Amino acid sequence: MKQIPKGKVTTYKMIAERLDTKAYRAVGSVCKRNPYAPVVPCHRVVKSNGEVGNYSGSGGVKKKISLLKKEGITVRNNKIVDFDKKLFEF
DNA sequence: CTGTTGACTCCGG
DNA sequence: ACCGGAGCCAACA
Repeated sequence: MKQIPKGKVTTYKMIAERLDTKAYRAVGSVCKRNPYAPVVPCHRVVKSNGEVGNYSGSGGVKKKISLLKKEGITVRNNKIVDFDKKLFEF
């Protein structure tokens, strides 16, 4: 996740595949309770269908969206605009 | 050690 | 578009 550049996002699916596993859930699960909270941009990780997904920070999903927007990503209805273009490929 | 639970995804109805 | 079930793995009680 640390390689995700500002203004881009990735999906739980990709991360799982990159890890050579199908534990998509575990990825999000670990992210949620990740001890690297400040050093890892978990808010740049979204669902594979382009939805923002969830967030456990203060403000919840709303906060996540504002963070993404602040980094140049447009979100509408919990969906990433131009998802395919903002998507970061490993 | 044995359940649950959950920032997920895929497939069928 | 919406719902249910299966698959997978880590954290937690």
